Amino acid sequence: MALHVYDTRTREKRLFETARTGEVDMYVCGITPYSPSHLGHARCYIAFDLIHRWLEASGWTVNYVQNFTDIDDKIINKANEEGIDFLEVANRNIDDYYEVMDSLNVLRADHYPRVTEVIPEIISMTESLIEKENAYVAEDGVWFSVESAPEKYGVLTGQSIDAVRAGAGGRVEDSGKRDHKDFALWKNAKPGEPSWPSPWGDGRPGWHIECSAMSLKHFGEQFDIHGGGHDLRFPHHEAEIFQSECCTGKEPVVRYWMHNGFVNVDGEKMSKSLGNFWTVKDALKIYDPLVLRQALLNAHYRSPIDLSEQLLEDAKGHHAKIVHAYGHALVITEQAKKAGLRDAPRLPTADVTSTDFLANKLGLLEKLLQEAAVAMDDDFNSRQALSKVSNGARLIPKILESEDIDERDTAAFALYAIDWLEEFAGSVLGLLPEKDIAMAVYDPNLDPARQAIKDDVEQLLARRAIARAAKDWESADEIRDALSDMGVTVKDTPDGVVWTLD
RNA sequence: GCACAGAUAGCAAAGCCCGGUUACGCGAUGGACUGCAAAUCCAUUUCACAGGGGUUCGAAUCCCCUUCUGUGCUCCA
Repeated sequence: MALHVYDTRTREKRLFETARTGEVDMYVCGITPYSPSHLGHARCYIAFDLIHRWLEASGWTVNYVQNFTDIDDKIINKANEEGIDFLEVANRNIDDYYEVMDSLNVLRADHYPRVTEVIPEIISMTESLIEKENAYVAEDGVWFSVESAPEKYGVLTGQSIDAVRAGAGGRVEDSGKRDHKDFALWKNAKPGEPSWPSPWGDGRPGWHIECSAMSLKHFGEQFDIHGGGHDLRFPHHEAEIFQSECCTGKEPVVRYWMHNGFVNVDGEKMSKSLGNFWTVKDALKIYDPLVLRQALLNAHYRSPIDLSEQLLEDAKGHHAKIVHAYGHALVITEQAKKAGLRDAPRLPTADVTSTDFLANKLGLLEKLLQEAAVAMDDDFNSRQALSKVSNGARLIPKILESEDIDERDTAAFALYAIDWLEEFAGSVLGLLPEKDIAMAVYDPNLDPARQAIKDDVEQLLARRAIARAAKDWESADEIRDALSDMGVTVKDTPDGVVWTLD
């Protein structure tokens, strides 16, 4: 099955075909950096990161552009509040963006253009729209006339122009626009505002025009994917369609409009006003970034996701399983190297129908990977793909511990398992940590934090062992509680006492 | 009001486009292991698809109607 992608404009999933063979031009609306990144941003950019990764894994070369709206009312307000330059506010929050997205293992886009860097392109596009009579100059700036291209109204949201025409248009009065549906291409500066010179006076761009100008600059008149949050469909993306298509005369400007679902908390949209708002950094105080990533990949990108504690706890457990399998295979590989076992795997041919233990298991793993690929090809169904990876992650340790295969086969299989995990859980889903971290998860003795308290813990455990031998359960449990206070969990397994550090 | 989504077993969430097959997971229950826990493993929980009509040999899946929920229509990922 070849990749199929859902397009918001045509409201159908269709075979993914790009304008240029082997290349994907992908533009995703970036943030307005007036405050630190929140979980909604994390969800959006993880979703498009997954899309980015899968396209590349499928053999396309992706040209990924994501903008920063570094001049805007909210940034200006923030700068005024703090008495600093607007660029300081923008830069600070852009730094925060990079920092948290890096920690969430979001690969960088190829370009991050900023509005303040494309002012000339915006001006020339605006001039062109005025010339074509799709836009007009007013006292307070330049406006796009929606009625100049009524057939483009509502193409993403299904709203009819008549319905909106009937709505109240009260705000027309306090601005230079002729019709309440019109939107600003250029806003003349009010006193004290940052501004750039233009043929219509000093001012700054309207919100929507930047994306049209940037995509035109980087990709030309038509491109493959335009992504962003569900909320951006209207008016932002519809405005872009007006601007770009009226300016170039080419339709459609975008082959596939892709919109990610929102993050909800307890069934409601996460928002500052509802008080259920999380910045990424807040969440990272509680959860490992890769766990958060896994939680957010646990829903299809177009569905809303309810970020509950249960979801996060589930993700934590599943993620641990994957990392554990990875660490296990890595440790066995290390041991095999030390034992002088040659890295010359002679694994049997994968075959689910085989009665040979290893051939059969390899067949199962191959099948899981194929199923994961099918899921991804079906409009990036990460939830489905994740369940395949989870199944594999559960299977791998069983094979590594199996007594049906000898040491040499185990070592050979460990190398295979590492590849298996890195190919999909790592490269595509972006869920694998660094190797040494994974090994420390499997073999806690490799964890430096554990080393630091090792002696103290062992001492207490020795005392507990004595108490247990004397059936002095009270003292034994006291010691266990004391260890628990140190963050140490004691497990009495059939193979002896094992302890883990939170 | 208009528009767009959605409603699936105790919870959570795929499947719906391309009607006929098991989701995956959590939880629960039983068992193994335990002094007790925790953790782990095994087994069971395998005919649920908002309601009502219709099409069909057969519908969660297609069509119509109804109800409810969320979101957008102003800045928003």
